[in-house]
Amino acid sequence: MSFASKGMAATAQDEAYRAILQDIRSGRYQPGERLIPETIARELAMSRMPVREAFQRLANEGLVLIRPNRGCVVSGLTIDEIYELFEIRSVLEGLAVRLAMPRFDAAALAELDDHVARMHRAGAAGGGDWLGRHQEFHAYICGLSRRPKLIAQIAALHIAVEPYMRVWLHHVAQPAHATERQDEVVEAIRTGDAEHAEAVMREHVLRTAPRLAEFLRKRSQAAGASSALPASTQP
Amino acid sequence: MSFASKGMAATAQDEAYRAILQDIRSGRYQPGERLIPETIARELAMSRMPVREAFQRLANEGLVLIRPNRGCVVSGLTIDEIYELFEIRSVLEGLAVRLAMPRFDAAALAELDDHVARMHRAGAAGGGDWLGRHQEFHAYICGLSRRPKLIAQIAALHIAVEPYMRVWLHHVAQPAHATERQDEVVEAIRTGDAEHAEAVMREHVLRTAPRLAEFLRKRSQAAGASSALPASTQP
DNA sequence: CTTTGTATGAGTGTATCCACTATTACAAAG
DNA sequence: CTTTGTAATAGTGGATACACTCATACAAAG
Repeated sequence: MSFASKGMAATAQDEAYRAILQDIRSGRYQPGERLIPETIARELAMSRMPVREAFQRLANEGLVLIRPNRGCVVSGLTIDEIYELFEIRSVLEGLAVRLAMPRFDAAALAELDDHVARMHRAGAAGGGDWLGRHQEFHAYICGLSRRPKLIAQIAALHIAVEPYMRVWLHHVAQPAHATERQDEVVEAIRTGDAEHAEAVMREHVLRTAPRLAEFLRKRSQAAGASSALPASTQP
Repeated sequence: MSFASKGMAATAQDEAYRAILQDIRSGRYQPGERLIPETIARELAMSRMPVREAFQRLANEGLVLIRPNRGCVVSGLTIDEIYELFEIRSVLEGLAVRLAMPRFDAAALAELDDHVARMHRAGAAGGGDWLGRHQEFHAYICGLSRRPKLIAQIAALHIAVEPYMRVWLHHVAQPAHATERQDEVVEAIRTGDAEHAEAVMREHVLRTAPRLAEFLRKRSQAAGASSALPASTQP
């Protein structure tokens, strides 16, 4: 399941974490929405405490904002912040491909092609699967770098922008899978030139940022002050 | 105070977080050491709970490892992990200088020189201050990028390796401030070429990794199994 | 002497409870 | 009708209490 961690929840706190994370990623809890521990605790049949600690974790990953004595809200990202996340992701994923290059043998390249094919199928089918396949494609490349912390950081960045990507892909006429040129990335990897692959990956990641930003800008001014899903919650 | 966050703790949990973080950074709690909530809670005159939540935060930043039902230990980094952190830091700080370049006017350059001078003074004095001044130097450059999340991530990386840097600087004959060539970075910034500055910063950050690694490797084999400060705790 | 079982204690995870803060609704004054 | 003060309520942070898990020590059996 792309960048999501596998395994069963060993503890109640972990269960709460996964449940809330899922609901944020899927868009059920929207940016700006307030999360009430008691409510969620009831839903999951546990006490407030593990939920509180799950909030902590989410706050550290930037998905949620806890203001002392003022509760926990799903942290909306400003357009500037989204740009920033893409910038960071570009250099980190650039580093990841570069480090992964020595491991791209014939088998790995074949698997990479597989991922691209799966993406295109999902894109053609039109379901919401494309985003997941796309993350898997990136996760596969990053995984070959064999750098656990690097992989974790990149995963966190993917998750942070996922809700926005989701609404974008849902609303936009020209879907991303038509214009996203993953072939260029695969091509660059095939050349075997690590520096080149890094540069191409950077470009590739950065390319989506302005398009997503433009969409969000348009939508936020279209919706005005009555927006149900504000692009920015923090000033 | 370099990469440390300012301000007073608004909540008990925050107080616990700062206290524990400080003790990890300073080396009072050493890698592999187990942290007992009750003990720390007594020390800080509060209950276990805010301490637990502080552990959560520290765990997310990778400074501490929580295994379910098995408590919380200061997470020692393997040499590979230290390398990885330097790799990540190199690309992130590279990005930071590149983005900061437009803001390097005469005043900023003067302040940068100030930082370098302060570093050299601290290095000559020989106290433990050099590390703090060094972090301030990097923090100043990163700060000019005006990218809050990027700055926060870099800060976290600095903190993660700080305990190791500390013992290294303490034990080594040829101190880092003699061989660290910050002048190259400043020089590169002065040229105004963003791409060049990025490349130099990457190089600069990466340069310390192998030397630190070598020191840790030597010490860990010298100390054998009886090491009081193991370089690696996770297998 | 080694191995295996058991008991005890320390430590962890969760639930409940209490005190305090913030927010809201409402009322009185202007 | 607006503004300001006040009361009520919802919600947060923290402390305590309890149940369960794990680890260690020790004893009995091989």
